[in-house]
Amino acid sequence: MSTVRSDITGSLEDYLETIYRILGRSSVARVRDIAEEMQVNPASVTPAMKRLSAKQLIKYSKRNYIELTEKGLFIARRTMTRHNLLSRFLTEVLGISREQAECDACAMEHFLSESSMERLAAFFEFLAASPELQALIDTGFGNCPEGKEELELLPLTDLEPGSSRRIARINAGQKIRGQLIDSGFIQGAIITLTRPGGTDLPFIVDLDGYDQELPGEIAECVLLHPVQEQTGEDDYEK
Amino acid sequence: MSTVRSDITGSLEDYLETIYRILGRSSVARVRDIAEEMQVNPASVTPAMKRLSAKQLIKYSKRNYIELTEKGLFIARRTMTRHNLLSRFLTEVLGISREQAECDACAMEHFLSESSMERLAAFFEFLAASPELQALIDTGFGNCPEGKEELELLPLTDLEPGSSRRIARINAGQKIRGQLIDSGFIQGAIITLTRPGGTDLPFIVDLDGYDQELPGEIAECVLLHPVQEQTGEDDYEK
DNA sequence: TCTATTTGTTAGATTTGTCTAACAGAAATA
DNA sequence: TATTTCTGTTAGACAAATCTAACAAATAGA
Repeated sequence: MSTVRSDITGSLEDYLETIYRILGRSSVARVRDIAEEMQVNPASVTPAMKRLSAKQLIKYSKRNYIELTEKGLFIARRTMTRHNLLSRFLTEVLGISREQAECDACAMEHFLSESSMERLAAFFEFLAASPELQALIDTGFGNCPEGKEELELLPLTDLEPGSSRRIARINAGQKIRGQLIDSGFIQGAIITLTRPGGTDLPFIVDLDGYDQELPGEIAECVLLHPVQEQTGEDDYEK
Repeated sequence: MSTVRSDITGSLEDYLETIYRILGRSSVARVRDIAEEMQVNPASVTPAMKRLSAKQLIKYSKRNYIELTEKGLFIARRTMTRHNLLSRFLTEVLGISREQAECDACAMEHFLSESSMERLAAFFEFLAASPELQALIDTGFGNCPEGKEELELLPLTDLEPGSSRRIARINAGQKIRGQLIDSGFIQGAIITLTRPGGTDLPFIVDLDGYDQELPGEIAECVLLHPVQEQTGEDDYEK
């Protein structure tokens, strides 16, 4: 299901990156440093070093310092670059906390393809060169810009049965917001009202071909675009 | 190194998501459908179903149709939402091809944290509500907006030895660009010129605490911000 | 009803990655 | 020099995920 990147696993990429980081600050890398940095048992490091050595990514002989080969260095740097790009996107653009961003970046770095990485890098260059965009993002987007479009938006509760609209945004606090997003209610998704609800009766809507129930007070928070969409299988066509 | 999300592995999340997708179009899910959709041997599906069943995420009895439990449905939807968000970010914002975006999203969907997912959803809502931003992104950013800042940027080859600058952008074709990005030369990174080069002599620079060699014709492509940065360990402080 | 095909399961092997416990080498200290 | 401590390795176990090959159940066709 995933793109195999450099015939090397995520775990081994982590080891390479860790070795690279250690070498960046302390001239030698030992098993112990690696184990500590990665929060892993030293006994797990040895077999990992053997696997890396077999793939010619490090120079390793028993009870000796560990060095990166040319190829290992390349992968380590590339992994770290991916990590930095993801981490910066999460903090600078999305406004995620540093710690959370580190976590997410750690996990995602192994899978970002070459082309996505390049585009992400280009995005940052573009962002840096475009003060307008920068300013827009800097203001933070939790608070939507103006209320100018507010009047046109249609709450899900006002939708006619059988008709389909695109979700414009979720107008709710953190908790309900998260709940709705988890269930697939994201901007741009097409929603069809299968059966309208009432005070006690939940609304039933179709999203991604699956029926979902929504209590009235939650359905109110889902704001839709005013234009009608044709019902179809193909969402997200932009 | 990674955030464990819902005490369920990426592979099992994939199975859940696949079951969800199948149920969205065909009323029953069988082992065979799952195996086919996931490009996996049917013999691999059975043990996966057992693991999911043990975690109460599906209703499964030998040789029978497979159903999602409430909890399983929740995880399946959430995984799919993550997938959609990532895929849309990659295609709509970064301009990655649909196929590549699918691949990347498949791999990354399992690790995006709750908070990052919410912020990413908010980013799309913001984007949709902000025509200026939309327009900026729609124009595509491979071609940098104006050349107005061009004059101020300093090629790496003109940097004085020992001084540090932030990378503004890479002014090169796809090939050299990719090469430089893989090595960590991304917008915002701080670079220090350790030793200037010449026609035959490569430039030596410090990036992430590691020395790297750059032939002159490649160093020319690295454009730096004009303002001096203090040399330090802490990059990416924004 | 009996066979052939489709579908699902089991058994057994393999790879990756982790752990604990026991042991071996090296360095530091007495 | 002898002993203790630190560091690294091995052995052995385990879990997750996959595969191939062989088998079993269900369905369809004759």
